[in-house]
Amino acid sequence: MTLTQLRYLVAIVDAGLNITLAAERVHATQPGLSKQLKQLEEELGFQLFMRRGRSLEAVAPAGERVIAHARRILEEAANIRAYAANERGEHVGRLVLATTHTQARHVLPGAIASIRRAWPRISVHLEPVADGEVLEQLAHGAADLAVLSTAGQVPDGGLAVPLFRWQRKVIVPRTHPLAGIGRAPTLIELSRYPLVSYESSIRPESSLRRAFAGEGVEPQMAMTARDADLIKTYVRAGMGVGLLAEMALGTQEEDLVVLPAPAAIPECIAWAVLPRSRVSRDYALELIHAIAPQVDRHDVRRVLEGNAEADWPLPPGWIELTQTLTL
Amino acid sequence: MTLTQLRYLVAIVDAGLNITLAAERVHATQPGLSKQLKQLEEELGFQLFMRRGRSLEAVAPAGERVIAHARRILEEAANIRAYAANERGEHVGRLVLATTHTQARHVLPGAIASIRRAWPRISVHLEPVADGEVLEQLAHGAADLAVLSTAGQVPDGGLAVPLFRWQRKVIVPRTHPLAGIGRAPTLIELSRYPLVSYESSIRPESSLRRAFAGEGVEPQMAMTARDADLIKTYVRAGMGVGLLAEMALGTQEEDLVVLPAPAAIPECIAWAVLPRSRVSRDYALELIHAIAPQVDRHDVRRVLEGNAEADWPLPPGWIELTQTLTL
DNA sequence: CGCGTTTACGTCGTTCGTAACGATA
DNA sequence: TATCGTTACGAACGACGTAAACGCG
Repeated sequence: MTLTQLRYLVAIVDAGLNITLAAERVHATQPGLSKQLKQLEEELGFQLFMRRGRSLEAVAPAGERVIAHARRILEEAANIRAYAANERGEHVGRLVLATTHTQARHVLPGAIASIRRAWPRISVHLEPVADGEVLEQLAHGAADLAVLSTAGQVPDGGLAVPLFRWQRKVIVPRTHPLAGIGRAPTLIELSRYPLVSYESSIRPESSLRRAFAGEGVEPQMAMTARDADLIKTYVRAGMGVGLLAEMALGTQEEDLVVLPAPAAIPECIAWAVLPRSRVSRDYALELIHAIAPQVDRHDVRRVLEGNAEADWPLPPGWIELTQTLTL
Repeated sequence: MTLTQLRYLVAIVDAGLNITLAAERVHATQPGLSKQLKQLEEELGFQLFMRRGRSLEAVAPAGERVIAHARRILEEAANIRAYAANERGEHVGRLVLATTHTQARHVLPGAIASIRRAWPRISVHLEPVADGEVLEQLAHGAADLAVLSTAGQVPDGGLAVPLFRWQRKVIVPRTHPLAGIGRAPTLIELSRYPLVSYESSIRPESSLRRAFAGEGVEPQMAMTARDADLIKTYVRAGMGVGLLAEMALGTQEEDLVVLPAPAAIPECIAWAVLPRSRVSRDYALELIHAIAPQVDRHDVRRVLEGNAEADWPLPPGWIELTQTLTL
């Protein structure tokens, strides 16, 4: 049993039992993988796959268990390599981010640019993902870092670091009845108009729906999207009242009126979530710092390594944060 | 990075940084280990050990972290091998038991004999250990299975399987004032005599001390030992009143009078504890079954693999158990 | 007949053990 | 001088890639 054999094994599984494809992905030849797999099966004393003819048909039940252990081994091997890369200040690498559209579009660009200035040789990859699946990407190992928002509760699935607090805003066209009220509309008032908001607000457990439900009214969702720009576009087109994150508002949206959201709609917190079972590269922690300067990389590292308790200060609001950054 | 390199690395650490000794233990030559270590350090890009001259003086801080990951990798590799050995019905292996003296001397012999009949080619090793350290042996990886008793609370550090319930017994010489009372003495009565009991009963958190404390009296411990035979010997010598596990009593102890223990002294439960993070060999589970026939190997396996909840029946008392066994 | 796997074979790299050397207490 | 680690070298093994054969749809 060698690390190579285990790496080939999971590559074959991840390639859908296509050895040729797996061979390409691990930069080796197909007969090489075939042979190593055979040797591994020989050493273990049983088949890891069920075969029909010469091709792999399915993973054998016994194979599933072996593969699970093999994945943990490879993860730990990757951890050693990541740790070593940090230790020697390695400046080349890859950072896969799982995040929502609003963060990717309005929050991360500055931070990512800043990271790339400090680490020109890392490549950042944004994994496009639906709001609810961000944490799955992280758990699944597809991403190194997740950035997402909640209405207060701490996301699980890793170490959650609070970045900043933010509010929702109401936007309407200048011609809209709410345009002139000069204050936050109430939930009751909002419930009279069709709303345009994020896809995630359609879910029954969303803080938005709960806020409306608390007032005994039902919001009419005219349209939902993941994309704040789409929401603005449809609000401009008169489809309804927009309800979106303050980060998504430019300094001037001259044809739109921006109002505060009703007080009953709770504040949100943006979080960075780091996988606990994997060693993060330094630049991943530095990206967190680039988004929210009050977070220190070394504190995060200490918590990740279990040498300190997570004890984050109340993060700044988005407005304060951007003011800090521009100073 | 190879599994061999990692194996050598932890062997060197476990040999106290003596490469020559480590080489013997892994059945390889000293230059081989030296070279592999060097290659590993080269690949990682930093020293794993601090050196003075040519000899290893200490593990470098960075080394500690790498070693921790390496141990997990090797553990998982061992898990794969153990799983494979089970899968192909491998009948050769080793079983290291961490247990207390009473279990080793009075409970396990029959079970171990039975296991060795079914698996003649496994070698069972009893790791002699103080009562309180049984679980440490398991956690530390020095043992495959722990057998110990508690006064009710479930031991942690692994999957605890209840084996049987047992009572303490009071023994006195025929000439002792308590010899003729024909009933269980009270705690008050016991507190008037010097006691001879297990080492573990001297600890403040022991159920025995708590029972006495509940009655407002302090036991006088004349002598403690790990060994029930020693306790009996000293009771015979008139050193005091013996208090020991019923398993330790032979069918006839003609020169001793056996009395029930006071009702306030709680019943104990004997447990088998299996490491959760390691794959146990089938014969380890079968040994549990050999001690306590009501435990089925496959149920234990299902719980270990997370496919079932632990839901053990109230285990039989020691007397019932031995009757079952002799039937 | 194409796709994917296995088998065969030659080459190259690596590991391993033996032996000699070096440093340290 | 004994102990322990490193370096040097040769032999053997193993991994890998190329090329060809085999089955299956």
